[in-house]
Amino acid sequence: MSTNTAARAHVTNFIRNIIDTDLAGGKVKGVVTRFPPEPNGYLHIGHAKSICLNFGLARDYGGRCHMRFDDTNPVKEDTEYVDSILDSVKWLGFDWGEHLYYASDYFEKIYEFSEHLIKNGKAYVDSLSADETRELRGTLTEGGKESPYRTRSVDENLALFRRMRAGEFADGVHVLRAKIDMNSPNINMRDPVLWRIRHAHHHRTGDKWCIYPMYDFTHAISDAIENITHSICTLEFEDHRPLYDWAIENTPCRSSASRPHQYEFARLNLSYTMLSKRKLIELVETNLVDGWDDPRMPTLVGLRRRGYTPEGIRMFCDRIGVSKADSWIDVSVLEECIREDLEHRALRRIAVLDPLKLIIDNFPEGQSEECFAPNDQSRPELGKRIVPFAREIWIERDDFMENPPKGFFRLQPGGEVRLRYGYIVKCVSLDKDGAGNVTAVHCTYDPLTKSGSGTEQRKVKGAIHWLAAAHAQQFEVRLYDRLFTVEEPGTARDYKQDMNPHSKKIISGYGEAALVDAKPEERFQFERLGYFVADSKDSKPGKPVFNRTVGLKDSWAKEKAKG
RNA sequence: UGGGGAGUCGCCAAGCGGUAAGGCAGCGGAUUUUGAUUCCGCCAUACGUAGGUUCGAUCCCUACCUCCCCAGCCA
Repeated sequence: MSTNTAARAHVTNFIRNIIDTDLAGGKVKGVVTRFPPEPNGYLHIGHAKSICLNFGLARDYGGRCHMRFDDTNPVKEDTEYVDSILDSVKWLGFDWGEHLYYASDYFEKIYEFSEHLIKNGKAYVDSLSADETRELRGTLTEGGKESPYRTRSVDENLALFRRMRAGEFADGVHVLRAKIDMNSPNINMRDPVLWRIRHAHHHRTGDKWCIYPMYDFTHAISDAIENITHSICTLEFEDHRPLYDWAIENTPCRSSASRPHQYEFARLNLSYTMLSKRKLIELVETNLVDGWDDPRMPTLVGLRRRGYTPEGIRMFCDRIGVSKADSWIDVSVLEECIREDLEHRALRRIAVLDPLKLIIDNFPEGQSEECFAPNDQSRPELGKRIVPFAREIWIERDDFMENPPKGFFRLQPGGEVRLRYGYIVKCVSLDKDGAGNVTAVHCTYDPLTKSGSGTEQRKVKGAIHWLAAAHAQQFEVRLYDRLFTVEEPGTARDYKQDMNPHSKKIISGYGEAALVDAKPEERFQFERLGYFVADSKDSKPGKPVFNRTVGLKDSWAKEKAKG
């Protein structure tokens, strides 16, 4: 976690400016942030932005970041989610130390503060139905009307509120509301609900409570209790800020002289992706994907299984910055980050995923010869391994063209190409099936051109990868692609119609023998193809399954597309 | 036509009255047994629009335009 601090030193954004000012002016003496997810789903790349922001600020300013679950709605929350959230934050590379909290641990205090509000005439028990409450709330352009229960006495409110807690009422019968201003132009200030009755089992407090506090109230108080200095959330909470301040100022919740302040930043929007928790849950529950950790999911567990690294994701978060402007980041930025990270850490291996037989006519049948391939050409210290050369080999179908366009410098009739780490071969003839499809390419090799032999004087423009047919191992390979075909799925129509029918393609490919021992989550660069990871769930000892994380940049594909 | 926000290069994003950082993408070139990587170079007389204040404005003022968020007993 100490890497890139120099590179990060110049990073600035409006939140860092606020912190700098607060620190310089003595408003705060240190930085305490928090990451407050609700345990009702799995974390996704959008949460990573928030995690990197909050934990990154704590790290860079020598403060701390609390991990806190905003678990105020028992019907949506579950320990399955808290476990995975904790695991994902840890995996991303952040550490909350001793500071793991649950808003539900504050229920008793929040309850006390609520009685305090009632005693001060700042909260009342309302007995309107949800529908009636909505009607009286008014609209965006018109003020609301006060509830007939708004004038109940302190004693009556107190008694009713205690009976609510005691479980004497059914769900929805009463609610505790803040007494603020039904005519406020800010709808959040029109006597917001503070507590509601929910006879539901809570993942942590069990059946201790049958009333649960609302987010706005709970969050502000939780921040104050934990002495959070900078409470950073997303833009949609901007007009909740007056309520956040109201809760802190009207309640004896502060344990120190200073109080937390809320700041809002723009949430992440990623093209060709969906980051709505509700929709992600739907994808999982309707089996449109294979679970939360489906490698096509933008969830942290999905990205992990896809082969993304914490470093790559953090690089992405650093790269996109933080501001208040609504913005869309193209997924290619994410993809480029993982390439950049893997480029310097993934060992190189050879695989042929769309095989075409190549026969070397002048190489003796039944023989093979050792060739050596470096584990990473840019890091010779990592050594090399043997790749056998033989008469019959597999090459990538894309690397041969019978009638190539201009600029194609791979194998073609009469042309030469280097078999990487092996010999230069020349295409002399073709085998075809009845339909005219090429079934095998015949070549001759030049014995003087062996890589590393010292006799390889000649150079040719093209170099392709290959695998001796008799030695190649077969592996299941999953070629993943974007889950959606449009930049903003679900905007023009139902997102299900925007799904990419080819987002997952399972094939059987050939790989070199060294791949047999790949351990789950081990990442490789399959030369000239892309980055692949041994699947963490379906790989078996000696029988890894590979997921394509991302392809290599392909300027030839771009060239071809231009025409 | 209520309230709260945002508009700086294709995509992000600095800038806080003194004459437009940086990243990504793109483009050109070099190197290359990955059409990858790496390396060099280029890439906003311009900051939503129109006025105004000022010696000077992306930064201040006025008006307008566009986009986003808010009427859960969700977070």
